Amino acid sequence: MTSSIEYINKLRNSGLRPTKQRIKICEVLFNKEVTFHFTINDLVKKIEKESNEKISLATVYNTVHAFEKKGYLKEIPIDSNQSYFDTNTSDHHHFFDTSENKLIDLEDKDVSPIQIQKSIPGKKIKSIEVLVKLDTDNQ
Amino acid sequence: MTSSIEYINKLRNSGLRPTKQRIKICEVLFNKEVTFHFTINDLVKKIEKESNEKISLATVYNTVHAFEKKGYLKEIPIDSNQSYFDTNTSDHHHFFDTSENKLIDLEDKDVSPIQIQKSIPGKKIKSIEVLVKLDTDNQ
DNA sequence: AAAATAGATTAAAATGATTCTAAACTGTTG
DNA sequence: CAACAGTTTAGAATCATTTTAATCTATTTT
Repeated sequence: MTSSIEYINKLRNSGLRPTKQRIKICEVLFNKEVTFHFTINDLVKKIEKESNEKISLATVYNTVHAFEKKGYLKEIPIDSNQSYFDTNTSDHHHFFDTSENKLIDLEDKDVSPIQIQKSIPGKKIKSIEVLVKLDTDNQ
Repeated sequence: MTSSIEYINKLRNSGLRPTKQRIKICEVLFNKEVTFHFTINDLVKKIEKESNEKISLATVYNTVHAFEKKGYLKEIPIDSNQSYFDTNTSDHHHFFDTSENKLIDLEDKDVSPIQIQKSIPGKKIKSIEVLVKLDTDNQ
């Protein structure tokens, strides 16, 4: 449980004005003991459920992108028609259950360390992400 | 260089009728000594450049999906607004250059072997893919 | 080889996620 | 409080992809 004052500070310190909408989105995203994955659509539903005021869809998009830019959210690469985000911004990998379109965290200890022995001149590695696709095991 | 007769057989053997359009797309995709990555848009441009007849966009989509289903193409998970496909269907990983939106193959020998120590009941692993994001190295 | 049929192609419309626009609103600074 | 810059908003626009339904074609049947 984090109080809104802390979100206000966090936002101000990031150069983002602490608006009512952003604070509400912080509460929905970060006021949890566990991290989770979501699409914009999921987030909109969550906001509706957890509050009375409605936030415009454009604002939800703006805010998620602003938070991503500041490093408070991570987008997860999935070949899907919608974007998936993660409130866990630490270095970790994912399962993607293709039968239910659900993401599951893989802790770092569950994946052997990954080393890349190739480099591209003029480019630097920004991230290394493993996606393990799962399917129903119909024996 | 593969002759159209071989594509016709390949298509027939997969239960796909060897139509003029599918044969042309086979030629554009598979008549190369090297594998490559493409978006639907890239493919349409390639077809236009390499032939006179025009293939409807819907057919290009249909065909790419049919080929993917048959295992002749692989979709690569990228958090982008368009789908990327690979004519190299072998098990391998990728760099994604975020400044140019370009994919680069990583050979298997360039990535340390990956082991997943976690399993999800009732699910089996379908694929393990590493995406290494690159950015311009401004010193 | 013509007829029947199942599958494929097509242009155009529909869909759906995301982005843009421009007007109204609000937090911050002096 | 005034002024300004940043933010929110509804609705329009965009763009990749999918759907529709009519036409066409490869294959099978007769």
